[in-house]
Amino acid sequence: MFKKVLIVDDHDAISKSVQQVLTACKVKTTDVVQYCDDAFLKVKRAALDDVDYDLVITDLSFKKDHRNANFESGEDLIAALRRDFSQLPIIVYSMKDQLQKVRQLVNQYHVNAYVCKDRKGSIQLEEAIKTVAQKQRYLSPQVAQAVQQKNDLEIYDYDIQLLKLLSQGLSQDEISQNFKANGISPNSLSTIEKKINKLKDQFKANNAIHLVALVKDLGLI
Amino acid sequence: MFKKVLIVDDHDAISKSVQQVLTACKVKTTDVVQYCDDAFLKVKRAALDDVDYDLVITDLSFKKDHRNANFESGEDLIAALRRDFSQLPIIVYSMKDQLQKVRQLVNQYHVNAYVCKDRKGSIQLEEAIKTVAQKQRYLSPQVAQAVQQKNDLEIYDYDIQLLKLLSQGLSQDEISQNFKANGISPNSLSTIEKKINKLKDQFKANNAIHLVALVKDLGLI
DNA sequence: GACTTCCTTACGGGAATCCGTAAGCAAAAT
DNA sequence: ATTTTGCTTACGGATTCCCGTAAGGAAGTC
Repeated sequence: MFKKVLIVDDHDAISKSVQQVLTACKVKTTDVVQYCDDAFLKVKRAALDDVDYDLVITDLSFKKDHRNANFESGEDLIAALRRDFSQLPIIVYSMKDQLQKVRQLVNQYHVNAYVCKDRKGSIQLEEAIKTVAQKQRYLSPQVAQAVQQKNDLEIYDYDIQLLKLLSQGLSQDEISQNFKANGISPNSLSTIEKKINKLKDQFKANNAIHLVALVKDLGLI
Repeated sequence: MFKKVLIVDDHDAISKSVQQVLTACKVKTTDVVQYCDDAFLKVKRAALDDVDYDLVITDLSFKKDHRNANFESGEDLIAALRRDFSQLPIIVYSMKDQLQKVRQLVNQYHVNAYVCKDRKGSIQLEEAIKTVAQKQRYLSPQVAQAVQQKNDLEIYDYDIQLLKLLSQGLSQDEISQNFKANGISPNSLSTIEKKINKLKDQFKANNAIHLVALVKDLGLI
């Protein structure tokens, strides 16, 4: 079992409950931080002092406040941790249940578990901790399908970028210009049209407005 | 101070922390439910048995699960409570911090307090409970401006409905048809155009896609 | 080399939108 | 009664979007 765990969550009710779960799992040391920036510094400090954490449990969304944050979200923190501490196990504990989000975190950042904060959250978190302790991956049942099913709904950076610009009010022509200016290819107006069309098919959207509304609901952008 | 309080929240970590706050406030009886439907039934039952609750503290968003819910959100629950128990004090305790949401809850449903779940959540909740106990309204500082500032960004049901249909992929013509079918007026294609245009101005949106993206971010739809 | 396949790009016609102008109409103001 | 004001509605032209067709080019296959 883990010996030294860092909990990253802005709400103390949550971090307390996580601490209880960890205590039940016989974890000796649990530290809590409320900001992603603090989390990264603490992990770094611990590594320098040769008292490394052997698990990080983190939320994804953090409220902004007076402090200006370097890492604004759990995703940012995870990206930084994976860059500098690639072997450090990470458990995500979040309200979000969009499959695309889970898929990204598992495939791109190789998080070791994804637990949905809901009615069964604490129980699933305990399972996750035990599973990850045995070097295995854990996903909450409601998001498990995110990775098993080979789905054609796979979305790529290009499409995400396209959808973002679309949602920011750029016309198809402007998106084409933008892509050309930023060296993103393909970038002809015709192809932009085609891509948007394909996405509309994929998401069964009636028009571009509908498409953007749908992908926003899915949390893709 | 209150004597009998009902806590409505999906996540037990939150409800436990709320219970602790209530205990610190010398509240004797605190009941907890995880579903909006249960909350409504419990309030109703208590009223029939002449042991009414004198405060409800509720979240806004609830995860769906196997149970098919009558009330899907805290808003639904609040609407029902306000219809049948108009004098019952209600405190909203939610992650959401969109001003429009707060405004709606305060102006339309007359909730007695709105507390944002964030780093200072528990402290603010305690203040809210004490303030509401003295028959006053409490709003978290970060959303207090929601009601004080007379803002021209006021949005009406008609516009919300319009934006919703737009985001669901209906064309302007279809929206016109829809309004005619549902007896909503004005409903000519020309007016629909004008209204959308006005909204685009109001929100400084470049086009309809941008508009829908913006109002979705604001939590208006 | 000839061929298929997949992707990008160009183009054109029809549909939907954007945007300004103007007519119609009702309530309020003078 | 007339005017003003505000809103709804109709219409027309410019632009953008939508959607199909086809040409061009870079792979890989035979």
